[in-house]
Amino acid sequence: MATIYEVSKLAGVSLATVSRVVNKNNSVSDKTRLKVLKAMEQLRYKPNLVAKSLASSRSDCVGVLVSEIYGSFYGGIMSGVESVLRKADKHIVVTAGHNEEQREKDDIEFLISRNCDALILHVEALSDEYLINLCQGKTPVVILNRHIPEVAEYCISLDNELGGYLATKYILEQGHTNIAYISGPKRKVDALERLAGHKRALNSYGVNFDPESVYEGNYLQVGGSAGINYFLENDIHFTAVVCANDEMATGAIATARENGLDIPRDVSIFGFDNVTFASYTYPTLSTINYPISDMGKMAAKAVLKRVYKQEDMVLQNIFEPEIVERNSVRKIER
Amino acid sequence: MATIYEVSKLAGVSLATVSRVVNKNNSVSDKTRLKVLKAMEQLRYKPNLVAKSLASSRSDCVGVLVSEIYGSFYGGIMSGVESVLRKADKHIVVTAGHNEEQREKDDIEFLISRNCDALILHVEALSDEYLINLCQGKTPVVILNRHIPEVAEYCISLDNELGGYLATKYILEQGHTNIAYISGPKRKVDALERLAGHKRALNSYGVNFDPESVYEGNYLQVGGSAGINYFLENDIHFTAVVCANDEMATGAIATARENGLDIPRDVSIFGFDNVTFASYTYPTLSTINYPISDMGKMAAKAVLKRVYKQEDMVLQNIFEPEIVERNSVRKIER
DNA sequence: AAGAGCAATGTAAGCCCTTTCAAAATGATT
DNA sequence: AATCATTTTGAAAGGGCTTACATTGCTCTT
Repeated sequence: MATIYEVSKLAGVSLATVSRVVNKNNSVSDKTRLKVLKAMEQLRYKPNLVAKSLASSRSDCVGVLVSEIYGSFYGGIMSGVESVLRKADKHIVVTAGHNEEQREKDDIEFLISRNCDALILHVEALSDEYLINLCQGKTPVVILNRHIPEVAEYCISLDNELGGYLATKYILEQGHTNIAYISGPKRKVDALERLAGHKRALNSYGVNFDPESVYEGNYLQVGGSAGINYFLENDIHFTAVVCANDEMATGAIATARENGLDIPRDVSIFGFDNVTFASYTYPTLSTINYPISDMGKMAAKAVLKRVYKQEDMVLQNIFEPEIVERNSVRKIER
Repeated sequence: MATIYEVSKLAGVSLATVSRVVNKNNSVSDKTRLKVLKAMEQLRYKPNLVAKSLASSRSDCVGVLVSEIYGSFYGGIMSGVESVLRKADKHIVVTAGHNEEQREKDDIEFLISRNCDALILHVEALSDEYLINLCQGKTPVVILNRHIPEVAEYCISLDNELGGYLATKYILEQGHTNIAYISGPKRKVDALERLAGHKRALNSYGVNFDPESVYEGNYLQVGGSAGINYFLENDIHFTAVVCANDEMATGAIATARENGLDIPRDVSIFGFDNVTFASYTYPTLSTINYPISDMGKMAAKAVLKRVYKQEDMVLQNIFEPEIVERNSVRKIER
């Protein structure tokens, strides 16, 4: 690989001049620029980005830390981020923390020590405190999917409570009053928030909330199945089941059907997240849209604004969920 | 950030010695090692990986170029690669080429100039010639999902023809003889291979192949819909439709149903790829498993062997597809 | 006790760029 | 033609690390 030095020699100019040409610094005369460009071409010169990064302590790379690489949720984050950064000629370095505290820490250190210009984090195991502290550091940080008041300006999150509210409100407006709820694990903040929204909706429509008709699932398909089984075994009366995510909703659909219930005739099912396969299920799943890809894009925009000084970016820290109507809910006429 | 220099000063040793300790080079006495470790801890020293990479022209990073970041296919590649490399303490740098030749080239150059120790590529726009040439270069390359005879040892691919064969063979063995086929775009090699397998199966079972009952789709859901409509409008007789991928299969299922056909009673549908949502459809989709994640893992293993000298890796260049039986195919008794 | 052999450590020259500051060239102005 | 302002260029000092080679200090022979 040709180095900048060889280019400078061939072009008969100094290193500094070549560097200026490469970096489109305009205080180079056209004549010299041409000479240099020719030499670059001739030698097929490609700047060594590592050396560049060391010398300039910038890298044109943004570190992205997600819990998993697989799945439409994380895929949405990554591709959202990438699509925006790409247009600004920035690249991403991806790592997966797998919800393990040590790993998430290691990954952050890795990304920082690789001179990433900024970090976009989707982490679950790290404490608020750690993140607040991290935000004080030299490397700018954007925190996805988490709302930490002390560093709210760097957080991009969904209003989960509102989502939970909208979901149940929608079901109520379709005439249902016996509404079961399959929640996410209660140690997860978003699960609690969604459940809180559910309760608020019931309350504001004057429907009594019965703790018995809430099942704590695990956000996986089997959780939805287990939920349905639990409701049936315990003779909980329901015409609709609101699930805290789509995955569980598909489990619920399958298990309800296995028990001879038609969806949506006998039971309406409602999801949350609007993952890709929500439109592949049968019946297609009504759900709450989680604009995760947009949120990823927003995270990238925040970086462009803060780090790369693209001032024209308009930022939004809290996203609002929306109803997606499909075919898994029946309207009860009265 | 503390540098190696400060550590060396605090520990009262030379730069070289600190470097040795950091890199677990064992020709350092226990006494000195301890001193150094203490100093490192005290200063919270984290090696600057960029400088390290520049000096050593290694990076412990593998570049991964995929067509898209989103989707279970690419997600499978990335997470497969990551999970294996992670265990060897290697990281990945991901870029998306979006099937554009220039972009794929740019990305490869980017990854190389960032000192990636190896590249794992899933590219579609680049020519065989370019890739063959790339393989001669200094940076080791693994090519996913493509079989190029000249550099076969660096390619990891699926036997698509066999997949196409198995799919149709399975349908034939269920007693179907009127089998329509919704193909992928014929400019794509894998689409042609799968179709070839289909033909071979028909042939070996003595069933006549009728070009009329092949529809060229686009690998998207709408392609499947269009295929069904085409067959119906042209009075093509079929009791089963083999689709060249799952996405089109779901479109086919939906459109067949809209036309009053029950799946699998009236029409059997068979897919290809075994994407995540294949088990979420109704009926659940019988298909061919595409072990893309395993192939990603294999690519990573190839890198571990070639680049990081983990000799114990057993490599496999060609993967075999397998039938996944679910509920979208009816057995015809005679 | 002197030398061989080896392990532990240090010295210093890179790796390939950027960037500051000073010097040189150019052009404008009188 | 002399002066000054301005643009263009170059020299050189890093950026933080690795590593070949040299040196030091041991232990072990004989």
